[in-house]
Amino acid sequence: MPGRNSKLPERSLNQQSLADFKVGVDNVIFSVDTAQNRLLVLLVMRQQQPFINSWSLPGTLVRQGESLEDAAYRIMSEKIRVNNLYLEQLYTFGGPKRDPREDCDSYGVRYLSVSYFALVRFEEAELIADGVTGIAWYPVKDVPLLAFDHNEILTYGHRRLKNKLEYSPVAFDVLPDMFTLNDLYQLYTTVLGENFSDYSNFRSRLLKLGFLSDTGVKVSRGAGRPASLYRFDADAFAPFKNKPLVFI
Amino acid sequence: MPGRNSKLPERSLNQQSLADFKVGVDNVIFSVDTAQNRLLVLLVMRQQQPFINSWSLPGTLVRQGESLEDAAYRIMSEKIRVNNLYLEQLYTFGGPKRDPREDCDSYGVRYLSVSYFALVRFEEAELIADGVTGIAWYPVKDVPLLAFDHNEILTYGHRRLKNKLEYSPVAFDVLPDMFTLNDLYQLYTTVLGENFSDYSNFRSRLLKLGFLSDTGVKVSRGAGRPASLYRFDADAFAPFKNKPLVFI
DNA sequence: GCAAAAGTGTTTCATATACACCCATGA
DNA sequence: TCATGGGTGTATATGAAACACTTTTGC
Repeated sequence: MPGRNSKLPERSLNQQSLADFKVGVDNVIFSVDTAQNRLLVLLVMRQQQPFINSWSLPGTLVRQGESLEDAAYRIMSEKIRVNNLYLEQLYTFGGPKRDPREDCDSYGVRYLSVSYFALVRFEEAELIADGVTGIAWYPVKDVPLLAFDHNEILTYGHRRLKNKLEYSPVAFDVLPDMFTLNDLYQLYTTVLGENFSDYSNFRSRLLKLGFLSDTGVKVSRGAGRPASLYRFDADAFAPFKNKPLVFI
Repeated sequence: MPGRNSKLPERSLNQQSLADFKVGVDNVIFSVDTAQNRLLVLLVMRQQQPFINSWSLPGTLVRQGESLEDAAYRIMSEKIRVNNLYLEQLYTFGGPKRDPREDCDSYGVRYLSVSYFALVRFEEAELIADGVTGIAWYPVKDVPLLAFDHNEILTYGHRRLKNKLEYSPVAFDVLPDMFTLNDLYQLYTTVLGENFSDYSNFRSRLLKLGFLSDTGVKVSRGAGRPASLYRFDADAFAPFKNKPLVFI
């Protein structure tokens, strides 16, 4: 992780032997349960050593001919069925001794983890329970102790999620095609915390930007005035691409 | 690199064989030549196949027992002597076929590159010319075609540099202990482009933040009124840590 | 005195923040 | 008709952008 220390290790062993690696991909998969206002992360129960019977991030080892991104998508498709998702690379963790398999298992093979970060829509995500593996959404607030350095990876992913939400339109990858401004607001509040902005200001700021189009369709959810359904207009958003847009 | 496509490749070969990796670290090392207002990147001439006699980012393969960060620091210390630097992980490039060695050289060994991004002070950086290897600072504006996918890595690093400068105090890792506000301004201008801000506004914004302390010492550089030397006060900066600070 | 570089101040305009208030619906 | 959630508007403060102006030096 980023650091500002400036140790420059002195080492002049001439031609030391190279490490052999297996490369794993681990996904931090988030979703937002807007009904209960909870941010969730997907965990699986490990079925083998090491860390058998510990919760962990869903992961896999990279196969021959498979790119890192392919492996990340493969994890997704093995664990959940979704139509829309956002996925991007997070960070690569690769210190020696991060995986206990390095000690015994093999002839000095190192395990390196490239982590990816994903956001999916909770309501449409269907978990694939294969009967053997435990798999579950956990509120980020109270995840247990995880296998390997997965708690660290999760923390890092959570930070990234918050930034992404503030600076880019990921939310719309994960909302249904049509949504109310309150849906959007709920999503932001559960991820960023209660006091990130007043609803009415959030509202006017977003509408002024001009890439949310009112469909005219109204929905009524219980009591109260019916809300308009809006749609994200990708074309109208185009000029904002790569600009330091702030939704806060 | 981050993407928003949602292809979920279908693949259900049961237990395909895993890829074996060698892991390389490549550094995008920037410095700013404030005298000539140029942003520079450090390149080395490759001495072996593949891409012999092509310029490339300085890199190395990770050794046994060595962490990724260690390897990144080792590259630094092998190429330049500096007292201060900023270093952080950039991105991991790992598609198959990105390294031509994968084709012939070996039994299906893949090469993966974890890139790091560094910023050093140009004036104090002393390049280590070992007589054999070509090594040089290149203006980012006109780097040639590089080996592997290094142009892509460089582009990515450049983007990260600009963000870092806007949102965090990296500049002070790379400026001398005492500096004039103009030194700081020059640094920002060469990296972010001429029209990122008016000098006087830049000035008042930064001073108001309160983590630059005037040492009272004056320096005269040619004609004109002598400038005050300022110092970065890390303690006074502490409250801003992790806040979305903007220097723009 | 004049040019050059450093540093200060002012005016204008846009936006964030904190509200108060009106509107449409179900019970 | 009242509670509930949706939606609009306004007053104030804060900050960005542009630019005019003063100060201190070398020549």
